[in-house]
Amino acid sequence: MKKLPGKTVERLSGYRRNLLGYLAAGNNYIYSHELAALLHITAVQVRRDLMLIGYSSVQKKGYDVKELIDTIGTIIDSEQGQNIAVIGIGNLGRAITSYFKGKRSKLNIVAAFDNDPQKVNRVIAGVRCYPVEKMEHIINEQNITIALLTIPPDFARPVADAAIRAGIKGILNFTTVPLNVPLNVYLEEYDMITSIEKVAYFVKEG
Amino acid sequence: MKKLPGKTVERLSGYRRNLLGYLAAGNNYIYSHELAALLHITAVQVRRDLMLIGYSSVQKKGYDVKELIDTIGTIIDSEQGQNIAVIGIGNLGRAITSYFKGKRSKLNIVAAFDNDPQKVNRVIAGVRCYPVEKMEHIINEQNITIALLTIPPDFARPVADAAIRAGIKGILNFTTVPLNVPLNVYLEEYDMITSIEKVAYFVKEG
DNA sequence: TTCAAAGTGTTAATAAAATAACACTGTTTA
DNA sequence: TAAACAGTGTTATTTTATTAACACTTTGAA
Ligand SMILES: NC(=O)c1ccc[n+]([C@@H]2O[C@H](COP(=O)([O-])OP(=O)(O)OC[C@H]3O[C@@H](n4cnc5c(N)ncnc54)[C@H](O)[C@@H]3O)[C@@H](O)[C@H]2O)c1
Ligand SMILES: NC(=O)c1ccc[n+]([C@@H]2O[C@H](COP(=O)([O-])OP(=O)(O)OC[C@H]3O[C@@H](n4cnc5c(N)ncnc54)[C@H](O)[C@@H]3O)[C@@H](O)[C@H]2O)c1
Repeated sequence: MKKLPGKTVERLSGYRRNLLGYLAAGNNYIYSHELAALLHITAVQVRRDLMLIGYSSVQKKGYDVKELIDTIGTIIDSEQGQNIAVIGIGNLGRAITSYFKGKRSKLNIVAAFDNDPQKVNRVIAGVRCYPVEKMEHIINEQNITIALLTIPPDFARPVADAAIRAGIKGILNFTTVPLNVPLNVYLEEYDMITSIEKVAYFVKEG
Repeated sequence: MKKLPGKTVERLSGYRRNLLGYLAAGNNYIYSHELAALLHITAVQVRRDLMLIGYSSVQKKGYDVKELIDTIGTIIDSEQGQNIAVIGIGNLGRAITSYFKGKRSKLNIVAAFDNDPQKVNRVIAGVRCYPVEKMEHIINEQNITIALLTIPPDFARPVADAAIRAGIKGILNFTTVPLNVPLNVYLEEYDMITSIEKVAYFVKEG
């Protein structure tokens, strides 16, 4: 299958999450406009996204919720699952880890890295924390492909580079420092301060 | 001034942050391509964004860093500043609060709201935590315009509605539940799980 | 059984964002 | 002083994302 637009992937993730709740509430079928309403988007967008992943409904009853959840899974999950490491298990790293742990069967946070002697070699928020020096070893051993970067900005670049050298293939960067990665590594950046400033701007402008 | 595109506002926030570092490193002038390099975008994009805010350089030395920082401030900050409340001061709320506190002179987190008796009426991560029942009162009294929503998903909607009734004009929603807000309220949503799943998808697809 | 209603998949049109192109202005240097 | 250069501001083009339009299918009521 051709690579999907990033925006579509984001929405698919949202569809699945909302569908799980919808299914749990005892509903087995859903119309495009209903799914759209759950996410506050338009029905056309839903249908277009589903078209892109080649999913078709049994007509007139809407989409089979369970089937659709599974289909989205085959598109966005990898069959064997992927392992994740949190680099920098401070306030934010800990919050994310304890929140995410167990939420997705195909995505597991299996290790944390830190350089604080107080944290190293202990289990924090349910995952073992290793010293950064062992990063290469552990990333290989545990087959970790994704890194969540939550260390102080000053160390973001060198540590990210080290993670990439160790074999990381995707980074979600929460630091305020823009990273530069080779083409074979996928980078997603989220800057919370920017989000807050953006809200402030649009509140001001009305 | 005409309202700027959201994407431009996001970049302006990024420009300013990087310029502050650049200035601190002792540089007083910067070319568009240098600023672009800091953020890993193109020089055209920088120039286009600056065009939109009507900023012009004294030619040939590049942009005056200090002046540009100030100009961006006049665009994205409100003169009198804005007050922020964190709703739900759990793991994530605490991480954000302690991180953000004092970072922006025009944006202050001045209150937290929670319903946990253990937290209420105490100072957490540097801000006073009030019971949710007092939300309307405090939001008015402290002139709070922005809410960071970090409560469990089940309560996201009713509590957001209450905040809006109390006078909140902008929400940054970190819960996994899509919100619906009136037109005069600005809503920004960030879904961390979606971000992680997106990284996983693009790692899988290469 | 036929006709209206509701919902889907897809193609076409529109809008938004990023990129390219380029004329213009100072700056350097020959 | 003139010619080459570097960098800017702006308009034009391309690309991407969203929205609209519509023909088709199923359903159910008349
Ligand atoms: N806390 C937030 O809500 C928030 C919001 C936006 C951005 N951020 C960014 O996330 C990052 C972390 O924020 P935080 O609040 O969790 O900070 P924190 O200080 O609580 O955590 C940082 C962690 O990184 C570890 N660390 C420091 N240097 C390291 C190194 N060289 N190698 C490995 N580990 C190292 C520290 O021991 C600590 O555990 C920062 O870059 C910050 O800009 C945080
Ligand atoms: N922790 C993360 O990194 C993370 C990541 C993505 C999304 N989220 C979302 O952020 C939210 C909070 O996550 P968390 O990990 O901080 O959870 P948490 O349980 O640590 O914190 C939730 C806080 O909200 C308070 N609360 C509960 N009900 C309330 C109510 N009705 N009114 C006011 N306060 C109430 C609780 O007392 C607690 O302090 C969740 O919706 C979660 O989906 C968290």
